[in-house]
Amino acid sequence: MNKGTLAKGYEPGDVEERWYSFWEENGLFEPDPASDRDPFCIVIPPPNVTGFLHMGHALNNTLQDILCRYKRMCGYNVLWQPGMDHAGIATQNVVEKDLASRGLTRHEIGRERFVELVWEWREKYGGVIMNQLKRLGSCCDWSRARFTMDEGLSKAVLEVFVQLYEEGLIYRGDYIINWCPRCHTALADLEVEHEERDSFLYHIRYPFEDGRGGLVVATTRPETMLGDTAVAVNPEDERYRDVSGRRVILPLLDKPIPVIFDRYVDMEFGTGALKITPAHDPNDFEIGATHGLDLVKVIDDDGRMNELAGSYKGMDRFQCREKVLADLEAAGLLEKVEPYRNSVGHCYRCATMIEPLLSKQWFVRVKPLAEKAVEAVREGRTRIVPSQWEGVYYEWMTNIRDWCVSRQIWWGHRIPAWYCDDCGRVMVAKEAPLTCAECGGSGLRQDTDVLDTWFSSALWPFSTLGWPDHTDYLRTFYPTSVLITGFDILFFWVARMMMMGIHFMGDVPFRDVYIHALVRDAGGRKMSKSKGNVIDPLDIIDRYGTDAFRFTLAALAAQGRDVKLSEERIAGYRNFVNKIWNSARLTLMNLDEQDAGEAPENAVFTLADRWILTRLHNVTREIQASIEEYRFNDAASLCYHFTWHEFCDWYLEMAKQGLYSEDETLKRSTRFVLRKAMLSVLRLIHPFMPFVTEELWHRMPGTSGSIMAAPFPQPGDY
RNA sequence: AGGCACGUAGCUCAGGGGGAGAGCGCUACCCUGACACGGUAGAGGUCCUGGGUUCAAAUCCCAGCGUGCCUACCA
Repeated sequence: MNKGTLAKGYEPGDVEERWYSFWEENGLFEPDPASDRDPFCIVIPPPNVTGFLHMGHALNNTLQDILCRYKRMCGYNVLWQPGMDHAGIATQNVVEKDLASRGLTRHEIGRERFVELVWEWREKYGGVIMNQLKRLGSCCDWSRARFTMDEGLSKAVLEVFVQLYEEGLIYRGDYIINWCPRCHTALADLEVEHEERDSFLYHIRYPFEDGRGGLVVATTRPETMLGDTAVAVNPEDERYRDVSGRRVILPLLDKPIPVIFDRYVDMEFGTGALKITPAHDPNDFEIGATHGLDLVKVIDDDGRMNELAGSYKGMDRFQCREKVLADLEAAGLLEKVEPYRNSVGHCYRCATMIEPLLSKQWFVRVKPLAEKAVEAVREGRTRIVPSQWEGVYYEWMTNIRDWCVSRQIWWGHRIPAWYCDDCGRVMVAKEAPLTCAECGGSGLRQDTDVLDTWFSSALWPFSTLGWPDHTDYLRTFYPTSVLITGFDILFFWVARMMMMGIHFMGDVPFRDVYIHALVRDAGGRKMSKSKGNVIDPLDIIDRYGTDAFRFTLAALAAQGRDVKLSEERIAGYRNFVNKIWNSARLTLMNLDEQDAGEAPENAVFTLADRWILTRLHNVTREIQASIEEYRFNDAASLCYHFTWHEFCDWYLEMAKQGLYSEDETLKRSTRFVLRKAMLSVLRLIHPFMPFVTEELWHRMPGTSGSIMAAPFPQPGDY
């Protein structure tokens, strides 16, 4: 490497590419599993295979990279475990869209061919985001990259599913679930996004069977009345004293249904009479269950009315609503229509309105798992930073409901359950049984559903390290040191990793969880692919360089605050990168190879020399403390202020006296301190700006090897 | 319906019981042998409103107003 004068300004382009290859080729990202140094491990939040690097990834991975580089320089045996998520529904949707552009549907080509196509898609585009992470400078051990659909990780999924089933923590049953008529699958409660909308509350009269008056119910979804099997009132309600044992006629279908009493009914709301649709509403389902009501499912999987809906059969649910209202109006049974605001659930993948409906699904009984996960945080075995998120975590975990894990899609881990054609017996096993365990029949069919994509993600901290095998990596790096993630997946992912990690490994998956804010768009909305409001980080990197971009993210990453990125800010830190470059330029113009050794004999240190070393001592301590406490913005601003306004503005200016002096001893002494300080600055800043510091490190006299392998400065160095 | 944040310079945002800050923008002067992606010197804020605690509050507490987000089975 040339040690010599530098160009006048820093040009990131080729420098970044050159050093990234250098690091990778020299295995600098790989830990030594046999090392006796303290381990430090982070598992990456696996990006979706279909993903492209967005600001959220950029922030998340920059923070992880800062920690990994810092810890490695501090002497830890560092593993940053990378990989990708198969992202069930999201990926299936992408590939389906691609098919649609060729005029095909997945049903036309069949399950087997479709899954093949998804794998082909993965081969073609799956590497994209990994290469984008490399441009960010991420020091992941790419030789260990994992994918949730890998053989090993799939084995872990089977192991977990079967064990949970055997422990009675997984069961199958008929419940009201959230159904997306477009994705054609069940969704977990978490996968439903609620949005407040202007709507209407319709008051509908249900006449008594005996012809004496009627009850008026209020509903926002009149089409579901076709599935009503009762009307409920509160037993305390004075107005409905005399309804006991009577029946009302369900309008439009002319079907008598009972009036029942249930304390669930709120007397204050509407008329105090509630229509009960057990097959299409979760509350009604429970009321129906306690009263032994019939379940009448009138909406099918496509969101259309079925044969039980009488003359409405074949209409889609929205059409049906209009028709039902018109018919009620005509019959004089629509008493009142009032404007009403309520929140309506939508699919988190395609924004289609969710239809709650009765369906047979697989569930994880999470209560017992959640209790231990709560305990772990309460006891401090896992620390959540910033601590404000602890409350949110407890709240969610203590009110948690069973997790619906089956999805009616094709891309994912197939549920390891088989059904006997002859006797109907269900068998759950790691391998396909040949014959029925009950009747010996050989007509066995595997469940056609796959698992929720978050099921495999929940195992990520140990499945990527080799579990269920007892590997060296698992022994060395579990529990991992820290998980860095956005709060948007606190429940989806973090909570579930806690539950699974504790249950299957007997210990928490990570010591610390650092929750960072989200990078939002101008309107404060989440940036997401589906909303199309994403600003491309790669474009920023092309124009300003990775170091400036990373430094900006770190500087803005105040705990618990959203990051609103402005381009002016990035330009400002680009200037800072250039400032560092030029401070090194000045340094190099005044040093030669002779300055690489020990302090000169009879060295004279000026006040400026002693001052800058004292300042370095303090700043080093403060930067270390900031990084250790995940105060990335503080660390970044310490680097910025110290380097620019103390090292450059004052020290370099004052050092010029010594550098240009006729006094050889003074000159050599100054050069010695200047070099020492410069090398410290580079190492302090390296975790934030890996590329420019690596380039400059190699240019300085007396350095060898990568700055990544150089020790991080310690307060005692000065 | 609950919960959590936030309201600081023209803009975007840090900070946080006693000195009001950064980036960009703005004014004036400097291409001084590292850097004009620079230097020096400046202008600019009742730190949302009203109470309270304190020797002292922008900073802590309460209320209000405004904004954003998260969770939620009231039709």
